[in-house]
Amino acid sequence: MKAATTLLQISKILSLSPSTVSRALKNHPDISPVTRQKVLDLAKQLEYEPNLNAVGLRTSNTKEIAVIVPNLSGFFYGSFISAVEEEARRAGYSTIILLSGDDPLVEIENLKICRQRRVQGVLACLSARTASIEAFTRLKKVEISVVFFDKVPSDADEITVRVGDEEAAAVAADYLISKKKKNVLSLFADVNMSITNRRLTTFRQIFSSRSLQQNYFVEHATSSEAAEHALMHAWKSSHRPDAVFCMSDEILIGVMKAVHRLDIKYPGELGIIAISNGFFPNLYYPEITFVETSGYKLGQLAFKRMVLEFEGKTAPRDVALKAELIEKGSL
Amino acid sequence: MKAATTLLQISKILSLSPSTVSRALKNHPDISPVTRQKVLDLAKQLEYEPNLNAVGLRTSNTKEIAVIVPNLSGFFYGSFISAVEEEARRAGYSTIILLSGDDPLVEIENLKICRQRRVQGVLACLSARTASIEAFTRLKKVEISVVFFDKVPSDADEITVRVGDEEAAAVAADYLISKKKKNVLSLFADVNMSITNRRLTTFRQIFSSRSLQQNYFVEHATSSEAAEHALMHAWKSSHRPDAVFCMSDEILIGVMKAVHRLDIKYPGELGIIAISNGFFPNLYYPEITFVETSGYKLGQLAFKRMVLEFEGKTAPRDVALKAELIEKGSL
DNA sequence: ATGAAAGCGCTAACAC
DNA sequence: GTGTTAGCGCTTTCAT
Repeated sequence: MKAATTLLQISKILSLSPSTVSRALKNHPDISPVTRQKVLDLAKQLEYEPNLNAVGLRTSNTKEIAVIVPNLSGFFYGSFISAVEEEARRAGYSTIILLSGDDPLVEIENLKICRQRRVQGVLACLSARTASIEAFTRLKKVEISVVFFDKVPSDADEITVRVGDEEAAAVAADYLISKKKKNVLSLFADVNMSITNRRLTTFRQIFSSRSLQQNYFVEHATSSEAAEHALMHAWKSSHRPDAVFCMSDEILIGVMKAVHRLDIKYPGELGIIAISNGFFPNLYYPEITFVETSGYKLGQLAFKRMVLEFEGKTAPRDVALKAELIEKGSL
Repeated sequence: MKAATTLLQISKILSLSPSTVSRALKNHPDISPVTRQKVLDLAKQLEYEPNLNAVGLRTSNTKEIAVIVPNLSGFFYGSFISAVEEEARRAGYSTIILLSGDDPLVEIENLKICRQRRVQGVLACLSARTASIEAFTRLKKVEISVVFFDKVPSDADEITVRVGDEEAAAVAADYLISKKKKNVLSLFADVNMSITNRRLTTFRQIFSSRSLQQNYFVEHATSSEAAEHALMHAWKSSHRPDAVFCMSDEILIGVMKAVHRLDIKYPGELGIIAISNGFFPNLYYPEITFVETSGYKLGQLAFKRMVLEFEGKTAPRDVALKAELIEKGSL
């Protein structure tokens, strides 16, 4: 139970100065091969690992980034984080993960932690109930870069990386039209979220511009249960839909429960399409046709965008991941 | 774009010494209320946040822990991490997350990062291909506590926290027997995993000790697809099962696909029970009866166990989470 | 009740 | 090619 080896210890054993050891360890060209080797050997033998707290303090280069997500109870954020962690590790960064629980107060607390740790960047997905992003923007004052992802603020000044909401909604709407659906139950999430609005707006545009006789009716479901009931209600109404569009996995899950509950046959009686990360559509039989919005790809994109910011390079402030239709036969 | 406020800056502005400011900030009793208030006010105004790199360096108390998991592509680890992060934050710790991708080499690299960050503890789930835990045990030499969870080493000396596999299997078997099932298709994962063996052994014991006339037949499915086909095959055979037991979520998912594919009515034609984290059983209608092995609860347990270790308190080296039957009506 | 001083482990001018 | 030195921001004796 002793503390870890330090640079000073190595330097003393070898009768060298700390600076020489430091340089040897990072292959500085000034150091003679023979000295370098001696240092490297001893370092390995003593299991020397640099104290990143000291390095971070000295260089203000902590090589740490933080990811703030609302939760981990879906596949989207998990795959996002996987991608970030992978890319980050490759680039020598550690990833600290912070959950907001969709609580703006916890979000603020998380940002405090980011300051305290002197992380170099924050990848943030806004909580559903965040009213102001002021606490985020203030981070820039202390040289912490902020890249928003997925649930991004509408503020055009911010760096954002998100799935191509407009495109995804357009692809789905196009497909519904091409399949000649006449009466599409269109389930969207909370109307106050910008992601909902972007998807909804485009969805409406496509329908009104491309189709004259095809109908859709929009409902907002803020939970799986709400989506489940929305479909059950519509199914029993006089205006039974011939297709359902699900804006998210959460909504798809509710819809599928209703489908099984009412024993609805799809695609026969009802066509189903969703915007999804791709995991849940694969859970059902038949599998569900969906427009893919990959959390993994988004994570890669987000980290790379953040690094560009670190390097001070100019890059687009708003990046959207392109959407892809995956046909599975449910519509 | 200036650096963050430091303690020294505050001390200069108020013409106080750094030590006084430091004490005021942490409510040291020696400090006069008047001074304390002045410091607190200015700190708030300047958005002062202590530099945890400096604190960690000074006190060797980094208040950081690491969690190593194979992946985030299921709900189990996600909920485990959620619990850990919550508990950790409450206790003033940050959680850095490290993915091994089931690769022992990456695992080693992750442990190096733990050393470099001088984390105080590591919560580790072994990768499926880890042959030796030596690199883990060596961490203790530098005062880093290690608590294994879920996939734990068989070494009895290690601190482990896991779900009660034996109990979970027993509860499921008991329930199947009490429901008078005569022909139970029992689906287990890879026979080489210790988790599979613990569950299978107990399952067999319960059936042979408690029931004389009730039958079960075991099959091993190493993927969702394999489970799907196992049920389809059994269903069409001359020995059609009247119940199916799923050892894991992965297997349950495959089973449910087969159920929908063959349009099997449950619980009428087939009873279904699973050992699960609790998310997937809730996805279907009717919902699936399961024996709960909560990743969330396990996370809470693991963190608390680690804190006990930090405090040098004695506690059991091997903790198993108790299993609970959640009846949903699918059997 | 407050201050002075040392030092945690490392890096980076600047010397030689 | 190697050493000296100062200092990153903080805590913590030990004085006063």
